Amino acid sequence: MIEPARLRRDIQGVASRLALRGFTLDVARFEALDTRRRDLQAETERLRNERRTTSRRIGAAKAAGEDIAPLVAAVGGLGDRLSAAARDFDSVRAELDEFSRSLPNVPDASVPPGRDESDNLELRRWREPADFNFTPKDHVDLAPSLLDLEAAAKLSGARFSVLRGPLARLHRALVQFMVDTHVQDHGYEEVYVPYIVDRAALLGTGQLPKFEDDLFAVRGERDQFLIPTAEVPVTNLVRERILAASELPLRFVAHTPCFRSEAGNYGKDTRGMFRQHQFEKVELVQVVAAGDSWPALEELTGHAETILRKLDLPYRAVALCAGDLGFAAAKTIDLEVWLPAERRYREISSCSNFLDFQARRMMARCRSPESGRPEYVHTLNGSGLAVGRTLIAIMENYQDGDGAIHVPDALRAYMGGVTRLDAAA
RNA sequence: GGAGGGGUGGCUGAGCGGUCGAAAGCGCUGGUCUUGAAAACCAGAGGAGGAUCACCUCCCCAGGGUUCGAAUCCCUGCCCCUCCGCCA
Repeated sequence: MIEPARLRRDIQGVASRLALRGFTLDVARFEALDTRRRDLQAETERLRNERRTTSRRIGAAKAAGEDIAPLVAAVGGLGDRLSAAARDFDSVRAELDEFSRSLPNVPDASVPPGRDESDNLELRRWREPADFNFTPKDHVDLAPSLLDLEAAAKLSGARFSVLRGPLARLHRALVQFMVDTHVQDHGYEEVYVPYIVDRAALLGTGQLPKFEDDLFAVRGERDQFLIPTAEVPVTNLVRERILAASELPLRFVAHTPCFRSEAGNYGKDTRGMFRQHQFEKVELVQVVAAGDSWPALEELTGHAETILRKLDLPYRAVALCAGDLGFAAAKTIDLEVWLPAERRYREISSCSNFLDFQARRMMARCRSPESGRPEYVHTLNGSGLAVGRTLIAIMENYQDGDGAIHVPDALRAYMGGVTRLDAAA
């Protein structure tokens, strides 16, 4: 959420910053709502004050044995006027709240301008893509016996996978390797969290109220959803908390499945397991003091990059342009892995600094050691990494042209001695 | 699923429908004392929103209701605990 005082102070400035990301802020609507809000709030509070003062006087008069009838008569229509004003105030406030919660975060000044993916700014590359002396296959053609998309389609429809034998194991090995690296080398605390969350959690991280169509709702009497990312349950661990400064930074790593309806992506990445309704991800989440989030973004991105480097996968880092930025992010650095069959880099991790945007929505604060007052924390997260996509990258980059896929050295310990997968049918 | 008991400030825990944002204890912060610490003593301190920055309003799980007035009474929901049943 954008700071309400900032909206009131500089709505035009915010509007022009949001325009960079292609968002049109309805300035007139905000100003009209806020004017109404101010008037109704003043009126409501004035009436409440009057009621309180009079009621206390009645109490005092009664205790003194005086006649309270005239006083009671004096507050006559007050109740009705108050409830009318309060009702209007509540509805305007709800409208304003919905409006504010629908505004995306303001892009940081360092975010490159641009409309879409093609305007993203490449920051660095690591390892040039290898030259194959044969035509590399994509992951679908590589492992027909181990990646069974038809079986998955029979069970659940499009955009699901069934992995078999050593490929399923490689998938699991990746999870263990990633989590272990982040815990042992990078100092994260591993957490296990629910995969079903309520509306409040999704409001906190920004998936709601705007993106309900992207989620799978759970049927039943409860209003719950499958998590689209571990970001939701993990970041919400600090919701409505006032942390001690000494507790920060918090660094969590969680492995969870993620569920996305992919509504609006019907024609996109339909082949293979690149874009799925269900996939595994190892997620890094940091909660830091307000001044520390920019270095933390660099650090967290580096932690995700470490996984790619240990797996010896060619990748590049790009800064998302304003138009490509996610709803809650002030800045995002994507890591894109090289896929030889596609001959291009594809997203495998997205590392974002949300500044206090999520913290405001969640009321996640920390007590300032200087002032002793609560102030909003900053939150960050990034994939470390998307497991299914990493599996694709290994399959495609580690193929040998004879129908085999070699196991990266870093994963050997997790593969029980298996060093190559015979993936052909 | 059935039966019962609870949800009050960082924690424990009081609170006749009427200055109750709320006693007390612990913990916390500052001070006195001390070489330093502890102890003792003194003092201080909740959160949110608004504002004409003097103040005002809201918050005792949440949402309704009764009342001139609700932490306190009534209803609903949520959560926690105990027992029984079932169960990965």
